[in-house]
Amino acid sequence: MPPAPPAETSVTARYRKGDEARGRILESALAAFGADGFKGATTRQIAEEAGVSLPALRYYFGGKEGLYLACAQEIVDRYGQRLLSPIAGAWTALPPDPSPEAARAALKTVLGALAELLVGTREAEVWTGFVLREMAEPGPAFDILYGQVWAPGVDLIARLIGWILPDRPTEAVRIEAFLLVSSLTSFSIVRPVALKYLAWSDAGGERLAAVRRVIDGQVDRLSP
Amino acid sequence: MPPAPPAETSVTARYRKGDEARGRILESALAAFGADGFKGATTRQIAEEAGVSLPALRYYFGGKEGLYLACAQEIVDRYGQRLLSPIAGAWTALPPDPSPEAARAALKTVLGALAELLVGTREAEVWTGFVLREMAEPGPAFDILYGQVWAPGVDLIARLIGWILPDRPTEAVRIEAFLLVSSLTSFSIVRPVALKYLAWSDAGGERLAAVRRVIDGQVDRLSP
DNA sequence: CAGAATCTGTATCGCTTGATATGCTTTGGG
DNA sequence: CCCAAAGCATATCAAGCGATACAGATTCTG
Repeated sequence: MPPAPPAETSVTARYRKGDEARGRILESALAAFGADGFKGATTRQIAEEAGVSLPALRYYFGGKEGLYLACAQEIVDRYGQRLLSPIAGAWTALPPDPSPEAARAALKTVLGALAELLVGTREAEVWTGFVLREMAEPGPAFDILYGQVWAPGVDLIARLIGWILPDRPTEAVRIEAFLLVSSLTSFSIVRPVALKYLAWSDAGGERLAAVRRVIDGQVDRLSP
Repeated sequence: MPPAPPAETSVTARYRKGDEARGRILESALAAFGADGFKGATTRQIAEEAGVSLPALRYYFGGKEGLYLACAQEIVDRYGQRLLSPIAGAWTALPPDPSPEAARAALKTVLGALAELLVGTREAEVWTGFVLREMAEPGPAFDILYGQVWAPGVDLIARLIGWILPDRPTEAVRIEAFLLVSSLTSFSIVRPVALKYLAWSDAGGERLAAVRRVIDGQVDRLSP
C-alpha cells in the first residue's frame, strides 16, 4: 500500500514544498491531458515537465486516473468559477422577472465575458481540450464537468434567452443557447483553424472586438 | 524493405480479397483514430476489429502513420464529397450575382443538409472526431483536411452570407460563417452532451426538425 | 496446371508505458 | 536537538506498444 496519500486539502497548512510540487504536477497534467487525452498523455512527460520524479505522481494522486480526476476537479474549481462568475454576476444584477431589454443587455455582458475568455486569450485552451474530450466521449470525469461547468453555463444563458423570447418554446430556446455557446467554444478548441481561416495572427484586441460585434448583433436580432 | 506496398489504386482490378481487407482496416482505423486520436488508438485494436492480423496494416499502409494519412484521404474522398455536394448543388443552381432572397434560400438548403448529416444521423460522428483533433492540434493531415473539407465548406457558406448581407464587412461575414458551421458540428462532436442537455434519446425526426427551425430562424434574421 | 504475384499468420524484437519496492533526504513539532 | 512524518529519487517490473522477419496460404495469369 502506498504511504497513505495526503488528504484532499491541507488541514493544518502542512508542508509547503509538497503543495507546490502538487500544484506543478496538476498544471502540467492539465496541459498534457488537454492536448493528448487520457491515453495519449504519459505520466513520465507530466512528471518531467513538472520537474518531479515519476513516483511523485502516485504519491500525490494515487496514479494516472486519480491525477486525471484531480484535473477535472481543478477545472471546476478554477476555471469553472472564472467562467460562471460573470454569468452569476449578470444574473443577480437582474430584477426578478426582467424585461426583454434588461435580459438582452445581461446576455450581451455574459457572452462578452465568455468571448473574452474563449476567444481573446489562450488561457482557456488548456482546459477546453480537456472538457471537450470528456464531453465527446464520456469518461470518469463526465458527470462532474457536465454538471458543474457545462450545464450551469448553458442553462443560465438559456434562461436569459427565454426572457428575451418569452413566447419561444423552451426546447427552441435551449437549442439556441446550445448553439450559441458551442460556436464560441470553437474559437478556443479549433483556434488554429479560426486563425488561419480569418487570416489572423492572434485573436486579441480589435479581432476580439469584431467577434463580440457579431455576437452582439446575433443577440440584437433575437426576436420572435 | 516491405514487399512493395500495393499502388494507390488497383490498376487492373487486382485481387478482390485484398481490397476488401484494405477497406475493413480503413473502416476500423477511422473509428479508432476518431475516438482515441493518433496516439491513443492502437494498431492491434484496429487489426482485431478489422478481422486481420497485425502485419496486414503494414502491408497495406506501410505503418501506423500511413494508415492515419489514408484515413484523412478517405474522409476527403467519401464524406467530404457527401458534405460538399449539397453545397455545390445549391451553388450552381444560383444565378450569377444572386439576390439576397435567393442566397437566403440557398443558405437554408445548405445548412439543412449539413444539419441532417451532423445532427440527424450518427454517420458523421466517426470522422468529425478525426477532423476535430487534427484541426485543434495540427498534425500531418491538417493541410489536406483543412484545405479540402473545412475551408471550402465554410467559404461557400460565407459567400452566401455575403450575398445576403452585401454591406457587411468581409471579416464579419466570415466570422458569422465560422460560428454557424462550428455550432452545427458541435451536435456531432459533443453529441452526448447535446442529447443529455436537451433530454433527447436521439436527434432524428422531430428533433432534427426543431434544430433546423432554429437555424432557419437565424438565417431569416440575417439582416443589416 | 505451373509459377509468379499477392496476401496472411506466427513469433519475436526493441522500446515505452504505468506502477511500485526500497531507501535516502528534508521538514517541522516537541 | 531529535525523531516521526512527509517528500523524493533510483531502479526495476510486467504489460502493451509498433514494427518486422519469415514461412505458409491464397489468388490470378498464361
